[in-house]
Amino acid sequence: MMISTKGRYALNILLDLSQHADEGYISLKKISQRQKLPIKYLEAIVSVLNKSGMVESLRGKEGGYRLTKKPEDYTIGSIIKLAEGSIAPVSCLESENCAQACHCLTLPLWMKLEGLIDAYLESVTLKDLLEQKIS
Amino acid sequence: MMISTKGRYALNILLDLSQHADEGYISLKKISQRQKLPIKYLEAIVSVLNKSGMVESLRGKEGGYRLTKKPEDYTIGSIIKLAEGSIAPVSCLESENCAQACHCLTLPLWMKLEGLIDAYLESVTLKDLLEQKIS
DNA sequence: TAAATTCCTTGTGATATAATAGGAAATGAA
DNA sequence: TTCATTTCCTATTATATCACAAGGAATTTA
Ligand code: FES
Ligand code: FES
Repeated sequence: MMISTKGRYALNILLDLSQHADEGYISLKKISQRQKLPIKYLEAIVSVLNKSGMVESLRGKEGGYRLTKKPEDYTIGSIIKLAEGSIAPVSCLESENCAQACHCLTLPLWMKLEGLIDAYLESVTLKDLLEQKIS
Repeated sequence: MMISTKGRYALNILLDLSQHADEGYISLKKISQRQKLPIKYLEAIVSVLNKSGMVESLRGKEGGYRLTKKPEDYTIGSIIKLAEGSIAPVSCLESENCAQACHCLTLPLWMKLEGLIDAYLESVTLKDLLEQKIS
């Protein structure tokens, strides 16, 4: 599995924030209820989104999160890469731990595969998902 | 990570068998030494390849494994799917455990992504890797 | 008969996933 | 000012998967 719940829930959070962008700050409690996802887990995930500047937060009563950009300015690729850490389909492509990388018959395959995945996920935005414009 | 060592080692085994196809049955010991991979782990992986008919085996002295088809008749997709169980980039696409699948904004995205990955991996064969014909 | 090999079941440590627990700090509303 | 709400932060836990290793039975050729 390349994309775990971290990436999927991150997308769910940002989609929910997009759909309620006119309501000011949205609390995780509401997102948790609407998306039926565990709030404590969402906390950890939204923390990464917040630190990277994808969302901004307000503490306290009536607090919550909101988008910092327009939905069309978030690529799915940037979201998944942030939440998951990487979209590499094999470990050879991330932590440079594969010793025989210099003379490996399969490395070009993995590189092209990752390029393919990256190009597609970078070509789709939150807005596309909201408008269901997938093929 | 979509493709673990299971899939990568399965590829390594079949590539090694391809490169030594003229030497009759090849033992895991030799493959293990050449590819520098743990033999006991290879045993488990080759067992799946054997049961599916991708390779055939001979027990006893001078025994080992050999390909049942020509390298150009093995797609990378078929190998990875067999060794890994699936190439689905998200769990929603395999065990039908995602309750909100019927009204999910992201499901079409995952389906198209899997289609993309599958199409590419099915378009490449062992022969292509041996001849380094990747882009 | 002996050495080599596949084949089969079982176990195991490490790591990643998917959370949960508990509370400190901040904020707006009453 | 007080209080309910919410983010924020640091653990802890439970489960599953990964990546093997162990031991031995069955098979085959030299
Ligand atoms: S570089 Fe990792 S298997 Fe080739
Ligand atoms: S179907 Fe699984 S997240 Fe949408």
